Amino acid sequence: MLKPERQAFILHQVNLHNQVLSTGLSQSLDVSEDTIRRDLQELADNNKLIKVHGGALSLSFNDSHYHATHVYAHAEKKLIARKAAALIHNDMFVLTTGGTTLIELARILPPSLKATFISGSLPVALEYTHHPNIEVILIGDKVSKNSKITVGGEAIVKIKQIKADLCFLGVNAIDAENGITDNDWEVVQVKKAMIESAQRVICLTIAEKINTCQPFHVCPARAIDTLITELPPDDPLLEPYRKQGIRIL
Amino acid sequence: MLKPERQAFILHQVNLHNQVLSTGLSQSLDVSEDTIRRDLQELADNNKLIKVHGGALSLSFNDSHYHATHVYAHAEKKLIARKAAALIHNDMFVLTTGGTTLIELARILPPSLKATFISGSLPVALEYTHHPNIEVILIGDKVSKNSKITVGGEAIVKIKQIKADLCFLGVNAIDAENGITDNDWEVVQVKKAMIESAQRVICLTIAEKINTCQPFHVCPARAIDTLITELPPDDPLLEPYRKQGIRIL
DNA sequence: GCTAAACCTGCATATTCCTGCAATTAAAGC
DNA sequence: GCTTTAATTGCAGGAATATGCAGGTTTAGC
Repeated sequence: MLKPERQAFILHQVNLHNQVLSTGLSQSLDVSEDTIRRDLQELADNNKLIKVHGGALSLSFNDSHYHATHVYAHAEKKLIARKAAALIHNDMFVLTTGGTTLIELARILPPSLKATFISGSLPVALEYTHHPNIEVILIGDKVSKNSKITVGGEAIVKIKQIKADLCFLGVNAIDAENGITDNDWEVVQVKKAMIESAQRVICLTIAEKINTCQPFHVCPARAIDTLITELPPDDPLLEPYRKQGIRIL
Repeated sequence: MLKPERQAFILHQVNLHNQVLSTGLSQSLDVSEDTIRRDLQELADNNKLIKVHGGALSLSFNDSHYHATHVYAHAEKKLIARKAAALIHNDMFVLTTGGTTLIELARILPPSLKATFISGSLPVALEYTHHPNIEVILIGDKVSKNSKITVGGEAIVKIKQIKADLCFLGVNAIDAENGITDNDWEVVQVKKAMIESAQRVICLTIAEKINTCQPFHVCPARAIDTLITELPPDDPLLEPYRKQGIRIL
């Protein structure tokens, strides 16, 4: 990785998260901390960020539209994203839905990860493009304005032509009896297709949505392989799902 | 292998992968690193790529695209967008490319406009979704990290199935003799398909790009119907284009 | 104040870059 | 087709850049 690329990545990270740690960057970029320190110093000299003891801060705390509109349960979603990221390995094909949790996942993927991500979500796909070694495939069709994902017959046909290793499913509601449910008919069709096209389905959801229900049925709970929440895996709230043979992380 | 051939290959590589290493090119082209370095230097002098220590980066690499806030020649692009918006009427089907000028156009569309926009550009499509009466169709395929648009065979096939009323083409370089040219081979393929699939082609460009040239050919100047710049229509700079029968706005 | 982490300085090393030059190769002119 | 001319290329040497490491110093948090 060339130096300007590395610095661009650092800048992207600092603008996303408002702060970065030298140690973290050193690990994810696989260079010494001294190099990171020198990069931060250089970027600070050019007024791209503010260098502080231990890392750096973003220049403006209020520039990005993402941070301007506050994300609900941000800390929880970050934690979920971290657990999910650990499941992705090099050369995998990964299907993902949309949603803020998936955006968070896209943001914390290590720059060294070399994989192919397939999604119909505009914001999530845009986030993937910032990673140097990730190939992004966008599913085309009509764009649903609410969810900013593509929906429709074309999209579903395309998804069904794929055989992915993993599918990360951001869910709206999950319940041990009714399984996964959603409130948008068209989005449900897309999710169904994604579940069919992946070897393993991983569900991402904040605990608040567990044991809730929405009008449209996506799939029974046991159709998923793994469930990731911000709770510790042995939390009693998750017990009914473990009983159905779902792996809990 | 002759020098122009070699440089074309380098340019193709850098636009494809965003980045090339001197060592890698030296091996794959079987010439000394000095030769590669001289090539890179020469290409950089002609503004075809950005030379950095150890290799080169594609032109579209700039750390400023992480700061979406500052757009080059913003006032000019707004003016162009206003002229372009006047051409769109209700119930039209409109194909558009990517680029900051097209984002500007998307932003100023009147909320009452009821039309269908088809694009492969992620940022532009996202902008369309903010409009209540606009239907957005996204072209799917591999996402080019440089331009944030989808490129590839699938995308081209889909575009060719469309018959649109208008095509708004954000251009990188236009010249009365060489016509429209661009610096990314894959993007050129998409633009060509869009031109074919539209009844009228409208070119949007800031005056700075007029009478400039890039490595890859898109179409001759007379293949477009309308040219929109921030200049008044009777500016002498535009005279050669008017002579070719292009409508100037 | 104490401690651990982060920092800075200087240095060693490995690349990469540049300059000049000679050898080769392509192109132009006859 | 052959000669002349210009351009291109590779190489040698020294300069510049990038990075990591050792050590002593500063900082932040307790």
